[in-house]
Amino acid sequence: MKISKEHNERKNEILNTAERLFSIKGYERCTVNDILNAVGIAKGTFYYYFKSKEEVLDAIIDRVTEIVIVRADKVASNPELSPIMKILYTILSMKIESEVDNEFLDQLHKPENALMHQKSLSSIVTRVTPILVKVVEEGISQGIFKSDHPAQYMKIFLTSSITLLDDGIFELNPEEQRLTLRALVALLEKMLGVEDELFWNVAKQYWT
Amino acid sequence: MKISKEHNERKNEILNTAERLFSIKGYERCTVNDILNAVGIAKGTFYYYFKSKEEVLDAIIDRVTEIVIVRADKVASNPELSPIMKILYTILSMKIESEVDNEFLDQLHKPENALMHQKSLSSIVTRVTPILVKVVEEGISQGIFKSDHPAQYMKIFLTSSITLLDDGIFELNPEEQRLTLRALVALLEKMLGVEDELFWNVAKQYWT
DNA sequence: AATTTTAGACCGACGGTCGGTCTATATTAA
DNA sequence: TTAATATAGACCGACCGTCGGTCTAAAATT
Repeated sequence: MKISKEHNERKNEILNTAERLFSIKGYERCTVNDILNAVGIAKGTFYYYFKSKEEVLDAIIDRVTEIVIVRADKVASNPELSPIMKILYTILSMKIESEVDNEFLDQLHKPENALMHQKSLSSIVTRVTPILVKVVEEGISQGIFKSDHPAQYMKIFLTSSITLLDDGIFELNPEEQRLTLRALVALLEKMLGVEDELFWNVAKQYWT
Repeated sequence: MKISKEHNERKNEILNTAERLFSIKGYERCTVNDILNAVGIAKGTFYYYFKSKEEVLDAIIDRVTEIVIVRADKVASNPELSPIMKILYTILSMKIESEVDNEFLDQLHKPENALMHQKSLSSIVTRVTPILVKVVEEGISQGIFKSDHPAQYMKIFLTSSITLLDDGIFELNPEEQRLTLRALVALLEKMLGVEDELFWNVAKQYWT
């Protein structure tokens, strides 16, 4: 049987289904045929919309990144918030569970999804760093922060946070996770030249 | 029971060839058949020695990690060196080009080798961190260093260094690379509570 | 003779291709 | 006005080459 649909409708249908399946089985273990069966389309249809399985992954990562960016931007451009709060909330906004993409972010961290993780790490670090840097510069100009290498520091902070916390790579138990988080926040304080515990005192109520 | 020296010879032969091929083509794009042809053996022989292609990768990563560890250990246990020099040399020893495994380390960083990179990152961070921590503690007990979270800091430092510098993920141009290195060293100074520029003044002559 | 090692034909699953069909909307001919 | 025809593009699924991995039998070693 043949069911015709609007181009973008079909495309999103494939994207949504693939995202769900990648979340459950992981990218590598999810077959193109799995997607076909779930969507209810034929091979040809799939390759009519995407030229490879990897292109689907890229499209999904773009979508997920976009969600993270929008959230971060919203925080960073909120005039009500001090730079300190902006930094914290932006970082928090990346961990907070959203309704839809939570499973996906979960799966991202399984060790067997190395490709998925690397692409997403790269995408998120690249896009979020400038947002954080702008906030840091705002803080510097207000005399709240002091930092010699804002851009590099934010990149380092994001990279290590995501790799160490969001990841199945290092399988941390809850206590280790707490210690890592503690150290990351302490490091952020050093990076921005604020007094010790400043961020931590605010952050700890959200995290643990 | 017969102990066949032949056995390990063959196994290493496969390992060496595979390492070379992974270095040239990357893990994913290197076929088991490529290895067979290069070694000059049949499928059956390959799978007599290794139960999967991935097991070969793991073995190679173990070998490469071992080389790094031995170098690091040698530095860390050298009584001639101050903790400051030990830290620096240990870190340097990871970047220094060795004769054989250089191509391999190069290839590690191509974006398409996500699995290879992740495994190696995990392996090296896990094994090198304790070595660095011991040096840091030595420095602390001598009153040279001051650090609240030595273990976490070293893990963060290694993770971000390897991911940002050793990687094809972020394709940095030479200038960006220099800035990143600069920030990493500055961060290390903060992590260990030494005065600014202390490490950098020593390090810069080795790096740039 | 028994055990270890080697060989390579073989397999099923996979990502991806291809020639072609179906249908809804123009376009034209009557 | 309507009926025949042409075009576009969404859709189909049989098919293909490649890959990692299996199997069984022969060869070499002890």
